[in-house]
Amino acid sequence: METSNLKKAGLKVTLPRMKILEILENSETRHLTAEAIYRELLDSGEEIGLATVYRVLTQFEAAGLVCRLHLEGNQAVFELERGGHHDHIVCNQCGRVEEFFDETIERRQREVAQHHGFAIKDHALVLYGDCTDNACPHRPA
Amino acid sequence: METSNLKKAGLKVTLPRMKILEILENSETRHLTAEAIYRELLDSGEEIGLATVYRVLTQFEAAGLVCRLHLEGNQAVFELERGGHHDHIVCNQCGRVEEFFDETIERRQREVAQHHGFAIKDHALVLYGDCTDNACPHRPA
DNA sequence: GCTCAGATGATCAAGATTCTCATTTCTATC
DNA sequence: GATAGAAATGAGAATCTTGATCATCTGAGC
Ligand SMILES: [Mn+2]
Ligand SMILES: [Mn+2]
Ligand SMILES: [Zn+2]
Ligand SMILES: [Zn+2]
Repeated sequence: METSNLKKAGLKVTLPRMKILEILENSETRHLTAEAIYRELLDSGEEIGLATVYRVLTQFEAAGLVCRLHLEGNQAVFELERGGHHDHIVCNQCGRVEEFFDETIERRQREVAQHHGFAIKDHALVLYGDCTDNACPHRPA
Repeated sequence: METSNLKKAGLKVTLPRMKILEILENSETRHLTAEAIYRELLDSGEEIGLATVYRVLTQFEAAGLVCRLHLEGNQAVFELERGGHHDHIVCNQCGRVEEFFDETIERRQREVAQHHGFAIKDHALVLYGDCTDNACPHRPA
């Protein structure tokens, strides 16, 4: 089971950490806010504090288990690190998040950075638009 | 002078708005936080409240006079709208911000979005790296 | 100069995230 | 399996950024 991931990351195997990892692995939504994870914990009867959720997520991020994204909105979202880098498209109407990877964009980013004398380490790219999905109602809030 | 910009935007010409616009136009740093603008106002002896700075910047943004960016950090930064869209490279060490525009990246973004069934409206792209500028000390805080 | 819609400033408030610290839980050891 | 020490947790306070309230002030038109 997944406790090996925790041990590998040098993190003590505790109940909150296991539960949070479980939610990240099994939730139908790949991109979750800390509060969404917290609510799922409450719903499944776990007595885990919100501060712990934030703390654990930050540790998971430092350990490379999850990555943190800022997708226009005040809350950060977290997703399990699954090896490959990717960027995101967000629907302005329904909030749906799609993932993509485009080698041309990645290469041009490296070239642009080099051209400006930067050793590029990371980047954040988010596209915003309206998804033409037939199941896209306007976002409630 | 610049009061015409305010009038054009349908905003009453007031002292705080003029001073803030002036700072955005004349500051050596193109990308300023609300607090940085507030401090410049204080330094030049103006008695303008921080709430007004935030309010005015939000109005300027709505009027298309400035745009608001989130460049890794808790504070948003604002810059004068000068017509052309561009993206940013930020130095992890000294915080220097460079601007760039790459038509290939722009085009691929449109293509990727279309491919995923999105009508793209906007995007946020920030590259992070170490600038090899000889005048780049490690950032103090 | 006068009027009043609109703008300002002081303060309070909200939302997200982190910090503090007493208490609890792992892990290692016996 | 019991025990001790280190690390983790939970409750709540604290912080930081930004927006809201509301009484007061100011600018544009007359
Ligand atoms: Mn993703
Ligand atoms: Mn810029
Ligand atoms: Zn949608
Ligand atoms: Zn630098």
